[in-house]
Formats: sequence, C-alpha cells, structure tokens
Amino acid sequence: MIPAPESTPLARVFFNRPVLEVAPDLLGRTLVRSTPGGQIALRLTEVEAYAGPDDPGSHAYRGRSDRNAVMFGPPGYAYVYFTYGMWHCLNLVCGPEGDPSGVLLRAGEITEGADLARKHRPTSRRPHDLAQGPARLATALDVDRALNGADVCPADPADAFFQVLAGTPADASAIRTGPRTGVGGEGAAHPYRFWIDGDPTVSPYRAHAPRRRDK
DNA sequence: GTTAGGATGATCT
DNA sequence: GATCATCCTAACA
Repeated sequence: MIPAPESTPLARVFFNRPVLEVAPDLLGRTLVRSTPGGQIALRLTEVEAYAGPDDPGSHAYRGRSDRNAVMFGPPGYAYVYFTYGMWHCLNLVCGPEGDPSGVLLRAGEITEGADLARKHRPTSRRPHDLAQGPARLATALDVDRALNGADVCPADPADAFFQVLAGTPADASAIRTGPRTGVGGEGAAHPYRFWIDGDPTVSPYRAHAPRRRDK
C-alpha cells in the first residue's frame, strides 16, 4: 500500500536546501513513478550529490548549457540526461534557484510495482538488481529525456510524474559516505556519495570506494 | 567469484 | 574527435 504523498509546498521546501543536506535525507524515503501502466515505488538506498558551479564533477562545472539548464532552475525538478549512447540518469535539482546543484539517484529498492519495473528491465536477474545502479534505476522507472524538467512536486499531485513521499528517512547511523563513482580528478576528493550500509540494492561499482586496505 | 571490452550517441572542445 | 555521473556479456579463476 502506497502512503499519501506529502503536501507539495513541503516537498518544494525539502529540496530548497543545500544539496549536502538533501542527499543523505533522501535515503530511506520513497519515490513514486506514475505511468499509464501503473505505479512503481522506489525506496532510495544510494545517491550522489553534485554541489554547485565549482564542483569539478558536476555537469554544471563548465557553465550553463542547453543540456544542464534545468540544474540552474528552481529546486524540486527532475534533471534527466542521456549518456553512454544508451542510458538515462535521473537527478533531482536542489538548492535555491540559480545554484546548479542536484542529487543523482543511484540505486533503490522497488517496493511496489516490481512486475511493471521488470517489464522495463527484462534483463534483471534478481529483485535487488532492478534499480541497482543509476541507469538501471532510470530504466526500471521508465524515465527518459521526456521527463527532463518535470516537476517533482507540482501543485496538483495528479500531474506528478514523481511524488516524493514522506516515508521514513534512514537512520543516520546506517548512512555511509564515500567518493563518487566514475568521478575523477579533484572531484573525486569529496565524499559526496551516500548509501545505506549493508543494503543489497546498493550498486557494487565502488572503484573509488573509501579505503580498503584490508583483504 | 572477478575483470576486460564493446555498445552507441549527445555534448562539448 | 574525445569524453562521458553506464551496463551487459563473455571469458577466466
């Protein structure tokens, strides 16, 4: 059973904060994707923050362009981009308007509509890999560039492509941080990746994981 | 269990 | 022409 969405004004306020506050606060909360075929609910377990115009790992680092324009707009909107020739990734714009910050949704647990998600991702082998990775997550939720700029917290919930539900945030003691995946150079220096420790849906790609000196 | 390489196209230099 | 906020498959241990 999907709980009622939190009121839209509160949702906007939620995203209108520094991205480093929003990112860990998203963990454990649920995102609902409404499609003609039904609803899919996703409990977020792994995210990455892209923090403002001076973050070398961010698409906004080299200024505004047609592609990243949504990041420079108001918070609470979806930034969807196409990459590697075949995949989409879903971000949520954070911070005040003009501050190009966002959170990349990297992984989550499908808690409702798994059958529908499986139709979008027929190569999925196990329930926990349906949204295990940013492109898998977008594919499972049937998200593509048509949703770039979509309002995550619209005035009328019936118009929502997404609804961020109140849900239960993950316990702070269960949250881990580390360098972002696939981000090199100076951008790798910041621990802007957040995940729920031990959750099986967290993507295993941790090439730049926090230290692993032990074997 | 791990790892290497290919797929495939928009975006930016 | 190079670079991607990636995934999948095949091959190997």
